[in-house]
Amino acid sequence: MTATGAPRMIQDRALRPTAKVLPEHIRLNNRTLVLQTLYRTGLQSRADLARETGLTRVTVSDLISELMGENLVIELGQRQEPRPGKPATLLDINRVAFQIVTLDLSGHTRLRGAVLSLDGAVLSSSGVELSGARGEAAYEKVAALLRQVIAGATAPILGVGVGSPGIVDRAGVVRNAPNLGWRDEPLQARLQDATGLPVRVVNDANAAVLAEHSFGGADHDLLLVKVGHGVGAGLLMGGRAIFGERFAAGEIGHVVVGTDDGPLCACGKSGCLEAWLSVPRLTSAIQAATDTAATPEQAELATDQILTEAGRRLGIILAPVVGALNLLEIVLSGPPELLDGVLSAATVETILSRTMATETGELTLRMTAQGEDIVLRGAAVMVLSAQLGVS
Amino acid sequence: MTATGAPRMIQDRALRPTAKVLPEHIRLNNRTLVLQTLYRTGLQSRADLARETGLTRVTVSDLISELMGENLVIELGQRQEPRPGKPATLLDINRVAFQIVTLDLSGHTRLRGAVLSLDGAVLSSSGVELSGARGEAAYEKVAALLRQVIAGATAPILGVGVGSPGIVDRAGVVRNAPNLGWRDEPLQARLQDATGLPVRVVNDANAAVLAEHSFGGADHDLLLVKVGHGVGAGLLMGGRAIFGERFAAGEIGHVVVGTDDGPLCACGKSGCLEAWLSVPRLTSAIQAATDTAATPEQAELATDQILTEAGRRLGIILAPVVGALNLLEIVLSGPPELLDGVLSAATVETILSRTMATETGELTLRMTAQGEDIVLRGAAVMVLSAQLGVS
DNA sequence: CATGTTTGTTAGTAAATCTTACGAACTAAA
DNA sequence: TTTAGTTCGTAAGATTTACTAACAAACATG
Repeated sequence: MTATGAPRMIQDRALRPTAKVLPEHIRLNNRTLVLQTLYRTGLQSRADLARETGLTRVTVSDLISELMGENLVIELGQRQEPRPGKPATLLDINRVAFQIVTLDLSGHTRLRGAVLSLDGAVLSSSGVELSGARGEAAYEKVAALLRQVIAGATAPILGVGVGSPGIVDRAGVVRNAPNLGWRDEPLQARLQDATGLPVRVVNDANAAVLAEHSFGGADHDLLLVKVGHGVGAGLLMGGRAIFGERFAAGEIGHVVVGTDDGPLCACGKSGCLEAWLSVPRLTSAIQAATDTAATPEQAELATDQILTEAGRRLGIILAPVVGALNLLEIVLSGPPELLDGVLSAATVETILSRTMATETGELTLRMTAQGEDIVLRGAAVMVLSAQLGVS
Repeated sequence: MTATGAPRMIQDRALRPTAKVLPEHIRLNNRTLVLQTLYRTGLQSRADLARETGLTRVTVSDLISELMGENLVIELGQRQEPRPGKPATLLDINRVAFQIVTLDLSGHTRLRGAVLSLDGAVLSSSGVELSGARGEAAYEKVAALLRQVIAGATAPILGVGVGSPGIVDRAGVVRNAPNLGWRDEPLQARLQDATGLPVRVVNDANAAVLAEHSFGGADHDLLLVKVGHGVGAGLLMGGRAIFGERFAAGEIGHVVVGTDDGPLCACGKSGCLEAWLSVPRLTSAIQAATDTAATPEQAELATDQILTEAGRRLGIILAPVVGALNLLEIVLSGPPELLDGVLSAATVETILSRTMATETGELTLRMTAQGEDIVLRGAAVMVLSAQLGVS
């Protein structure tokens, strides 16, 4: 028996709807679509936007006039290229009308803050020493830094983004951040009350991976490994950040590497990734090797050995993840003098040799081009995404 | 400077829109929402659906009359409970009006097919020996089996779902399936042309994880490890299947375990997961140990050692994945006499001892309750999802 | 038996897009 | 110089969708 009167095929967009949709939601979607298109390509006419989005010129004009009313979009005169027909009026996001304030709390000893343009460029930055402050004292340091950065803004502030170490839930509550002495600290809500601005708090590695995606031109599926005082990762699948069932996705620092033990870790286990790869561990190991080396050549050799082994250990941890997720792009963030060389070479080689070459042959591993501002810029992506739906 | 005239907050639904939305898309979304609600809870009145979905009774009535016109929903008389007010007319998905045809091509020597109800119950099943057929001959076996199963259906067929081993892309092209001798085989398109029915082809492990999610009551984030002639995995994050950049997500069979080598694998590497854990490897190792054992007690001890070590190896591979994704739920599918015992116990223990207990303390690992029909039922989920937006 | 409650439907309204049509402004060819 | 063709942005009306308001039907309860 074959199908008779079978129901129509449902399109992808309708898969697993979670809520009802009303006409006004259409407007929001299409408004954001236009804004997003304009944000990424810039300098387009209404007709260009209509062609690119599939909406009609009428609808685009209507949406643009709404966006111009909010000072989010501005006209920039007529296109100069000689073409037949009425010349187009060029539009762009009003990139100087708003600024974004962001904080990076992931430094072990220093908190950073910055004012960024809508493009993610750092306009000004400042910082404050943590000086061992913990708990409420640490919160006060953060709040004071935020007030200071906000005072330095020279345009209306679109919102505040904060990248915090530790485990941060969707509501911006820092569930656990040992370095800052926070447990269940409702940072987002407190800062929002304190400033009256929209605030978004996310994990630092998650912020970093968003920055790499939006500003680094990374692909849809991306793993970013952030090496600092600890080791953490941010994961993007299909263009969306993965948070995990308990918001602890990317916490690979205390996963044990290999089957041959390894250095004792502060957490009590032996052979944790962090015990191999953290910046303090690497620097002290290199220092020790250099001190005991008879010649500079010996010192360099020993350093290379230490870094190669650390890279290999990272590769051992990442291989199952790369295989299970079919990842093709891994980005490292951290001190380039440690990571960018034999270490990352050893990591790639290890991953390739431990996974199926046919699937991972195109694997790329590289340093981030975002430098030390990666968390600040990622926090800005969160604000852009939350306030404008753009990124 | 504080925000003045800052744009409104964008809701979650508007994040990263990828396409324009029109009024008719609203209809599709809400229609699917109603159908989904009815599918999952069953036996509700129009007023119940209105309360649950948030839509008005008017809108629900309109959608229901459309769905009844397609024979997807039927009225089942009035509710009997004595309540004030006009008695409600109970509705349900018309669960006998359509059937789903599915195939499971993942058996090493045998292809299976079945007719399923919309609830995922297997109504009838059949199979055919592969007999070493490869390439076009294998396709012919599949097509013949499909014709046979279709002929056995007793109601209009909603669609055809196929779970295939190997790497399957989004268009249902089997990119690579060594056992069947397929490379870039456009199975979905060919079967669709041959039958005139909507066909969905997916990887077997991905089908399995969908079955576990829809029928096994599993959570949003779920890893299913399928142990058979090979070892593969299916991954669900946020209720959505993860396919990977090259559609090879879950291919963990040839990831190397540990840092102490291990058995030589058919792929040329040493210590692949499959070389530890595949069913042929385990059965032959157990057989050999039993043959050489002096007493039954010795044989059992040796068997337990083999299974424990296999479980430990699985845990070593999964620990980084569990840590990176913050997974709390792992399901095993395969021969229970091998997997359900010391093996899975060793896997859990290994994962817990190699990850941060605070995040993975709630980890559950269990056997699937779907048994051998898991791929058939998962393929049905694909059809339900594609044709009705329901699952 | 009157009252209140719940159900499902009918009629009209609001919001969003679309189609069709038009004037404005430009290039290029006759 | 004039004419034709093109492109841009806007205006008016049609279409789709879901909403609000109102109502009849059917039941329980005091």
